[in-house]
Amino acid sequence: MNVRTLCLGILAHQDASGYEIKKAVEDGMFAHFIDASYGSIYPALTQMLTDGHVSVREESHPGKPPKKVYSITSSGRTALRKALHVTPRQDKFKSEFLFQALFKDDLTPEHLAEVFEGQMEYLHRELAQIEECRQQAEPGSGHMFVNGYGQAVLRAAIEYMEKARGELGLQPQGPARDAAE
Amino acid sequence: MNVRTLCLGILAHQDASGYEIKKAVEDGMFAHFIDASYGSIYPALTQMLTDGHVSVREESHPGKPPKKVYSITSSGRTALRKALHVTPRQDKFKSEFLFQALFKDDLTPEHLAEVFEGQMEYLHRELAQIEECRQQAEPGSGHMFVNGYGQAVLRAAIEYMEKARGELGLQPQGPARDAAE
DNA sequence: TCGCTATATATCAATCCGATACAACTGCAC
DNA sequence: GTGCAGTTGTATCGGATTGATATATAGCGA
Repeated sequence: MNVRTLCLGILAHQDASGYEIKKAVEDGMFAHFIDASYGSIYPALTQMLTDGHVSVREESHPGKPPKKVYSITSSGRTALRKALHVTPRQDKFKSEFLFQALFKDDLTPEHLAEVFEGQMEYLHRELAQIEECRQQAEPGSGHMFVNGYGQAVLRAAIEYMEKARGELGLQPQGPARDAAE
Repeated sequence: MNVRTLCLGILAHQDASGYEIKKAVEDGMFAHFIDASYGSIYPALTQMLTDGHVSVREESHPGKPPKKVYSITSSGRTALRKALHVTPRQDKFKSEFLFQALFKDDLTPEHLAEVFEGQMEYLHRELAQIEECRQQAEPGSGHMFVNGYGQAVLRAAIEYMEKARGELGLQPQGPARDAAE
């Protein structure tokens, strides 16, 4: 699946600018299981405009930079439906944290602690974000299922990390508690 | 973190050819949290040879294609240690399955079922592979920690998927039971 | 003997990331 | 009232990476 299909998927839910698409995969409803950079989003939108899969309108809100808002066309919906009916690729998970953890005995204790707590903060941040998104999702929707998946996985990761603190020679109670209220 | 660092990390554990490095990130001890293709591994090894971070010896086992076995040098170990002491990037998780799941109402029931069962098989396969690797890992090692992380996350995913079968309108008991013994 | 799988190296176009540039506005501290 | 950091927004580019493919040898089953 390429960035064009990703953009079509987002535009199928709602009209958006390139910036808003980036926000959606970074913080919004599409976060934590998909990614794309500006360097791929903008060219994708330009190409799909040529292909007729999307249309644009320029919106100029006073006091804000002008925006190019893209909408999916019927041709785009057809292309999306087609792209959706292929066998999905295997999940891909990349974690530099886990790579570093492999070499824990070669790391300074300070670096290990820092990296560990950073990961904990990251996991809590992601979980909080998903729980926020979950409130906007309709029951029984695909969003609900996907959010639940992310939630389940992140909770398991957090639980494991907490249990593993001792194993890694770290203090039982870390200083990261800003998300616990 | 780039492919060069990844290769150094693997070579720090044991000598390997490009093919064996690929196997390690595909099936072996480095799987499920890192990835690299031949197209990046071979150039990385060539470049590190130039840089002096690795050395090669050619092994010609009779009846098999000749092998270029790479070893990490002391210069390579220094470079690895340095690369390990940076702040790791955020985890990156990409799932085309979850992307498709978002649009579950636009999929044919057959495709949804196929994709769902495919994901279940994939998760079970990954889990079985990790459990196999776990037996070779020494207690208290980084491998143990990383394997445990993967195990925890995959088990949570499987458990969630099982629970969600009904929610997605699928039959309660799927045909995927080859890893349940 | 044909096809399939495994071992093994290697390349290449297409794709994508990460960083950066640019611009206009908001809010806030000093 | 001025600097200046942060947000919204579009856009590009070099370099890294993927995914597919080519090549070669060997074993194994039909």
